[in-house]
Amino acid sequence: MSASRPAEGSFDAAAGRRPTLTQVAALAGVSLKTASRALNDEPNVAEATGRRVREAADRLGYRLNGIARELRRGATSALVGLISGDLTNPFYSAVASGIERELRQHGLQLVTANNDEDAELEQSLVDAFLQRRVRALLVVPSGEHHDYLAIEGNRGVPFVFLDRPPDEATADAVLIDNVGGARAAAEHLLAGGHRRIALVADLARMAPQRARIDSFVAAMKAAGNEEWEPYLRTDVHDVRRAEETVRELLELEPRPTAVFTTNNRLTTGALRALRGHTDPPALVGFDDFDLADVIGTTVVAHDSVAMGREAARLAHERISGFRGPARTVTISTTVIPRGSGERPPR
Amino acid sequence: MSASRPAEGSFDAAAGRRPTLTQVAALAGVSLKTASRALNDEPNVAEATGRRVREAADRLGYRLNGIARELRRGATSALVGLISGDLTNPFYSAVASGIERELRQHGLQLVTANNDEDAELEQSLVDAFLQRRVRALLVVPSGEHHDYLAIEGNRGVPFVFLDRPPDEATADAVLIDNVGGARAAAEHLLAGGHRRIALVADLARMAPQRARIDSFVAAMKAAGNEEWEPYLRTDVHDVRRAEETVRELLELEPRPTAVFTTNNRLTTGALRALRGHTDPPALVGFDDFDLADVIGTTVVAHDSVAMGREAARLAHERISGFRGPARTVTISTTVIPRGSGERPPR
DNA sequence: GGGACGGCAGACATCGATGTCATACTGCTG
DNA sequence: CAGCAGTATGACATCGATGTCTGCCGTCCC
Repeated sequence: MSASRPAEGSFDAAAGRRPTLTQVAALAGVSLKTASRALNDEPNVAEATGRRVREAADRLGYRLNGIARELRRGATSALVGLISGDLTNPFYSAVASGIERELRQHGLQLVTANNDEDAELEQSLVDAFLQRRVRALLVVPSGEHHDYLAIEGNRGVPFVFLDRPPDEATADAVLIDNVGGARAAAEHLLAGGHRRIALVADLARMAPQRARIDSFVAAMKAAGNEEWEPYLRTDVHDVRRAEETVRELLELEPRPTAVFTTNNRLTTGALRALRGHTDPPALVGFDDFDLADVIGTTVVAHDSVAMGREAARLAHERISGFRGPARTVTISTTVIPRGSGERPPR
Repeated sequence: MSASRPAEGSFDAAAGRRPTLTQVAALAGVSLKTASRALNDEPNVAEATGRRVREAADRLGYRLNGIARELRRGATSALVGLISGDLTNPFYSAVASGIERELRQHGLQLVTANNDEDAELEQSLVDAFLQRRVRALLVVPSGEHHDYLAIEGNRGVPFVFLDRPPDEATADAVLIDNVGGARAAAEHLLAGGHRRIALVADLARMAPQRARIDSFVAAMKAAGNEEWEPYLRTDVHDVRRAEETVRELLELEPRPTAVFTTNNRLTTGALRALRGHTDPPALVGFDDFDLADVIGTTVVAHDSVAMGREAARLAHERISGFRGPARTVTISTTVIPRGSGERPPR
């Protein structure tokens, strides 16, 4: 349309203020309600009237005010909130991507927020989202406790927990098979003949980490192995600390012959530490990652996109009226051997 | 609080319906307006009254209806929309993360949507966001043309383009120094003595790719090199095609001695193709990526988080009333030598 | 003692849409 | 031609909050 001049003076709509349906109606010479009917394709609008209204709307650049509509229609938006850690962590972004795709199927829109792994911030984000009247809230909780969340669930806004279970089984959850995954990793290394196996884990107070650690330990016990005990390192929370930790482990005497890292960050750190090492220990990492195939890193893989998808599915079922008891979906894991985990002990 | 029984019968609020301020006011025995004042910490509320209102709100589990508030306060939300490609691409998730952090400083909330690299879907997402009355829209456009977007900019909702410039200079934009980056890569390889340099590029119709290709070509011309010409491959759009393309290049006679890939996806493909190769060509990739240091891949790096941050900053300035002409921020690039780009020709 | 003023509270309009109900008009039927 | 069904339209209330305006009371001061 009118390409020559910027839209500036084209219409006398007050600057920066969007036209309302009332203005459209006035321009078309019909009542507010008729304009509404016309634009919503409701029945009983004369064809000529409809055309006039649409033209007027076009001319004014009218855009429906979704906020007003939502208020009238029941004060509930088409938004679904996700509260998680930083999206630069591929685990979270994969989850978000899975959620987003599934929600779109149902005409819902994802709103994301980063809790910075801080429980207090998380709580205020939950509050902000509830004020916005999101239809559901998906949370990868940061802290240990989140009772405060469950209460809301009973008040009408469905909650879905990802990766970490709710304190009481009062909300839907999608979890990774941490126990199975860690056991598989442990057994994989044991089967390769390793005994002195180092475990590098993140904050032990987080449920998934706890589960991976415990399951690893249980597998060692079951195999009658005690030689791993000097090599347990937990509460390693970032890439740099992981790198340092692995370096330190490799200077012990006797040296561990294998390392199991319990999430993608720690695996990255371990890879840095092992880089250029002439005689690296075996390595298995929890979480698959991009280019693991190129580097040749053996991992305990799981489908994080599917995780997001399942969470969105559960939420959508609740939104659609499902009232049954809380459900838990478990995402399975697989060990993918790529070389690093198959190096023999020495 | 009351831990024993689920919240079910605690209050007689109709199931699933959240209490309104009117109900709070009734329970506290004050008028609607007084309740509003009390909960908003407005002056001129007797202390006892305030306490009664807050208690009532607590008891009912009252939560402000943000939709209604937004309608009343000016029909504009605290949301900022981002439309980009799939968040599993680390470039997009880094950008999103930068945006999110910056917005939070200003009390704004990010809403993301994936355009699936499809122009039509993108347009309808823009529409949906505008209906939701977002305060600003940040877009990594998918298609070639996006005139339709600029129009809106003049109507009050600020647009910021990321990575790809608007057709006409009518909106703010944050771009990468594609020309400088590609030239630096080209010169780096030329300086290493390479002449038969392959270029593997994504869809040439996209502006950033176009710029990288052209700049590479210009650098070759400037160096009086023509030997690269048989090795130009464009419109390689996914990882697998990139892998195949590089494999094919390596079977040519004479073989190229170096490869320049123009984005992270293509670099991934190239790395797959080169994996296990006994005598790999030199490789430089546009976009830094996780573990590039471990693999030893030389890249043209840029700060994508900063890119998001800048975009959010520009948007926020517009939201705050800045009315000046469209601005463009350019994100600089650096070549980071890590080995792969320093392999000599042979 | 009267007026000014500040603190507190409520009535009412309002934001921009949609739902309900009433009304005017048309054309058809018996 | 009365009666009635069906279409097209509009007036008005409504969603849940906030802004404006008004009124009441007590206190302070001259």
